[in-house]
Amino acid sequence: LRSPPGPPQVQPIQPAPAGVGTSPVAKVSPSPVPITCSETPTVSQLVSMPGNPWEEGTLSRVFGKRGPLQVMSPVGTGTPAGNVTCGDRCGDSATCRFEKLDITPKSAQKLKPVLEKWLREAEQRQREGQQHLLEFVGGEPGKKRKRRTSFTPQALEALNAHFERNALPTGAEIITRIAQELRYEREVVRVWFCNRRQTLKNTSKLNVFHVP
Amino acid sequence: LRSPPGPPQVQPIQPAPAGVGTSPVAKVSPSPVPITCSETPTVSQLVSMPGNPWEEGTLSRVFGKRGPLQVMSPVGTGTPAGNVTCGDRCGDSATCRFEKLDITPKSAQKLKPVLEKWLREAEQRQREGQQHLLEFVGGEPGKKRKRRTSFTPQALEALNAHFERNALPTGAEIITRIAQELRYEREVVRVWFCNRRQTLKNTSKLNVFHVP
DNA sequence: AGCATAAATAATAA
DNA sequence: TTATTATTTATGCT
Repeated sequence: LRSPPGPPQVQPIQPAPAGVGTSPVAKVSPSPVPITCSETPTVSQLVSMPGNPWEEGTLSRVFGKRGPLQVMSPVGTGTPAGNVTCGDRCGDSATCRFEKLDITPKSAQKLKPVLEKWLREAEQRQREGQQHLLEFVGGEPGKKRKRRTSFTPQALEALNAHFERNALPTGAEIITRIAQELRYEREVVRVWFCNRRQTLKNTSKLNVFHVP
Repeated sequence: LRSPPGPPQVQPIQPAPAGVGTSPVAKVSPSPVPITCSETPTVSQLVSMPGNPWEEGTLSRVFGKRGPLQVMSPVGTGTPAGNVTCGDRCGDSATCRFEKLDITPKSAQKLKPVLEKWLREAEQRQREGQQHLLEFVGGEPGKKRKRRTSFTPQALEALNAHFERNALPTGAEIITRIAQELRYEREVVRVWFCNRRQTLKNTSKLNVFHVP
């Protein structure tokens, strides 16, 4: 979000220009838009709209239909991108995607109540004449997604070797042994086998089809 | 599939114009295209292409890359769209998606052998000079997998709350009540509890084989 | 700026 | 129930 020249209050979150990984939230809005006065729907308007589109589409789709969406965001705090967090989102690229609103319908759905809460409180503060709005920090901190593990080439080689011998290591026992051998968590190994079978199936040439 | 006016043979299935829900297949082909003579690849050509794109992308992606695909479809039978079925695909929206070729890679994969079979037989018939080609009806009609339901965050919150109080709601009664409360199918709720217990077990470190 | 694939989870099978 | 599959989500990497 860019910073406005005037006395900053709130600023719309807009899709980031396709530029580099700079956070739009960290920027100063050029023209501050009061929450209650805008051409494009505010979050509250949008949210209270019948047949709420948040249920079905991504924010980007909403954008496409309705023009820039006025998702209010605190301004003047100079909040760095890193402080804009939502639920279990973490990591640079995730944050970047969030800020570009390049998110899936599911994410939009998860996001919705968070934004609503934020908006309610922000409007409240504005009514009270407060200058500093809330930071936008959403989601319950509790449930973080497991960090994507990266297997070493050696481990992958070993896993594939195991897989070739037996693509379906039955039960906890065998998987546990492999996990111990490779020093990875059992669950991680289990999931690896699942995914391996999956991709194999998806790419397999089982459809031996040749036109004569 | 509707019948064309001219001496019908085959007509290409093309992506629907972005308009209303009319089936493109249902339209009258202005110039019937013989199976063996076309500018765009036929199914057999496509299928025998090196690095067969059917394995990786949706048909729509194929379209995007290659222009209209000549997937031959019987004409002159007056077959309504509802009779164009493939595997578990049925129902208006599914048919519509199918005809628009707005299908997933998985579906394309399933579709492939069916189309291939159809094409083989159609070509055979044409060689024999038959006018009436086959209807395109594929797949086993029986088994359709339930659509994956997506719980709203609110529902999930409620479910988790219930789960925390009682992870094993005995019998149909309690589950039914929860289902009614949350406006989801009873079966869906039951399965949710099953899976919840399961993942809890999977992620728990109380593994017999492992020292935490 | 996409891809490959790890992780999450709904559905099904055994 | 437990095991596994099918589908979706999302992240680490270039």
